[in-house]
Amino acid sequence: MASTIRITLPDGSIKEVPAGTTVLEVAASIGTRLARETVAGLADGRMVDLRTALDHDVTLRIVTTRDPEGGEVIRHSAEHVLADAVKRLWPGTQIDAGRQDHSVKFQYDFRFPRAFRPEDLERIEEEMRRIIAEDLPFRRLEVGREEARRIMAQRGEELKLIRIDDIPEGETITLYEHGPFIDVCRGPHVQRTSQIGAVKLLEASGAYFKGDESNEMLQRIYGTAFASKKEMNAYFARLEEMRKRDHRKLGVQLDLFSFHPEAPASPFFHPRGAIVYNELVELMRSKYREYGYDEVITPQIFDVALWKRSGHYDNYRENMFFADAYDEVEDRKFSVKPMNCPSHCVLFASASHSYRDLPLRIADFGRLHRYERSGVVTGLTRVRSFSQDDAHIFCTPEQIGPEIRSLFDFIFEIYELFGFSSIEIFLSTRPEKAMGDPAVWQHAEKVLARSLDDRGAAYTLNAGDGAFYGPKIDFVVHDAIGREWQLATIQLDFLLPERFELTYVGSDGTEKRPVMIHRAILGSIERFFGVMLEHFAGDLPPWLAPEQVRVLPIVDAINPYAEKVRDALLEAGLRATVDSRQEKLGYKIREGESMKVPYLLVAGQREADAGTVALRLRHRRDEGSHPLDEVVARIANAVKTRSREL
RNA sequence: GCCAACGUAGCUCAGCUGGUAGAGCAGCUGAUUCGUAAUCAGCAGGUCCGCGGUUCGAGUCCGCGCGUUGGCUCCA
Repeated sequence: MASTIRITLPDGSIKEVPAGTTVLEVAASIGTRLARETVAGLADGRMVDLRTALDHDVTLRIVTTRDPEGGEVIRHSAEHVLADAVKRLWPGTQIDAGRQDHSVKFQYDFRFPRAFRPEDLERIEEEMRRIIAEDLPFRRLEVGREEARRIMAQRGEELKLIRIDDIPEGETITLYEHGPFIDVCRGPHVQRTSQIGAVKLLEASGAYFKGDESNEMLQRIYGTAFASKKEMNAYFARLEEMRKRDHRKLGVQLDLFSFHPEAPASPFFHPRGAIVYNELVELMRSKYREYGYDEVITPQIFDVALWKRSGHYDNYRENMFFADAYDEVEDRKFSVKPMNCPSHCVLFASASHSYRDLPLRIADFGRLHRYERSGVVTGLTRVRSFSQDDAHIFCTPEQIGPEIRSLFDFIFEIYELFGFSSIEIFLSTRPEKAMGDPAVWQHAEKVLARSLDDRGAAYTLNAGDGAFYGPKIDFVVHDAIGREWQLATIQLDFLLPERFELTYVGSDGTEKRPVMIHRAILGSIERFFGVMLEHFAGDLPPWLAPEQVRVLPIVDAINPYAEKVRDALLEAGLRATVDSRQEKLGYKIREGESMKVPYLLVAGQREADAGTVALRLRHRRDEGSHPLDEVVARIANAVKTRSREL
């Protein structure tokens, strides 16, 4: 080993230090303040503990309490303090493990005889503050597997022993210790507990050991921590902002939809919501004409025999609703459709097809019902009754590539319209519970991967996450609270054509099996509605706004003119109303603004005399008076072009 | 489905350790005719989610059910 090594710092300067120098020592050699704030290092881009001895030339960035990565180290350390606090308060408690991702939260699972209550969390939080005030140093120990087992066994940590056994052979086991607490952990951790500037426990919940439903349930505590109180306040303020744009809140505020116990997890769209919903559907319909789709309307309830044939009965039954008629015969059972694909297969099979007919693109906005377990439903994003911009493409194997590429154009065109920018793409491959020939799977997976590569689209491989009938590509966007939602999906299916014995006549006159592509772009209209509402924080672009224009007469005497203005707007195909209530202008504006109407047209005597209206754009000030026909043309144009601008 | 928390007027919420329900906004009525984010006054509005139980007495305590929310698990 060389006696000196070269450390390249972010400013490009190079420091020569003896091999074995730690990250913290490098920091100290630069400045005492830096050393004081150091919580870790980024060595060649990898997070390392500040106690790590550097043994070769590296590019090093010192991570301090001010860096985002520093926050992660602080939360990770707070996690240990949490576990320490719980063990101090309830000495018999066994610890399991913390969280992988410390970008915003930390968590710890405990084997504890009951659920933690809110008052427990308060006590624990107090205890944590006490530990932080003790300013305990963190120590890092590298140990052998047996040593780690011995320490944990001695402390009665049964769960931890299982965890140690799960650590792959050959991996270095490190322990972190502060005060009386010690835990198996990769680190990194802060220097001393006092570097945790602010800590807050968020909630408690149950969580299965190792995330497996069949294992015992442990008690989990969530919390967050920051370098300073100020940073923590900023975090909570941001959370509050996000809550305000929660689609469930906006749905009530804007009178768009509601939920009722009479039909749990199934939205009722109010007149305003129905307008938005139908605009989304109409958007897809208009594009279908461009992209060569044929829309069909299919039944809601089917003989169970259909689902047995499609395979849904065996693989998806637990998510299906069954429908029994009053005097139904014993041997004929019915079920509400959870998907459209089988009925499209029935349609395809009902006529003969030539290769010249393909690809056949069948679209269906049919209402679907899926039984989702009670604990998983939420707002519009996970419901039991919904419809999709669903379509099935029947094509020849050679047509898969072109179809997929055309779908990418379609998908990106639609997402562009909404301004969705952070889209993640996932390619999911053969799961364990799969039907069909593995060779066929492999071929399908290759076609999808190649199509993605051809387009230069970055994607993540989700090995084993495909549907049971075929591989798929999912498109995921992020909502306002940072949750991920799958919207578009493209799924290849070699099995349904098999099961329904679908055929077409090829150019050589022989019967061939078509390939089926399931695809949705908005995904479920309901989910898209919710995600989009949060995305826009309720400020829907003009074409989607349920009420596009509201005319505000200043006094009663102007009402007739205001109605004329509204009629001109209606004539132009716009959704317009008049607020003719006997209220002051400020009041009407406030209401129009809170309902997020994109255009408010103020009309007083001056405007009535001149044939103008005073335009007020959503969230902006008075734009002054303009001739009525100009304003109508402007708004009509924004709607027609589906512009996001007013 | 599992672990919790919550459920009071259309909405947002108050109601301490059990003593018979309250505010603001919305609604209705009247007055006000008003120029860019809330005019004033009055009135009305509640099986306190449902069903049981404890108690002289339950919005409040306990049990069960339903629903919602946050996690877990699941998610074709």
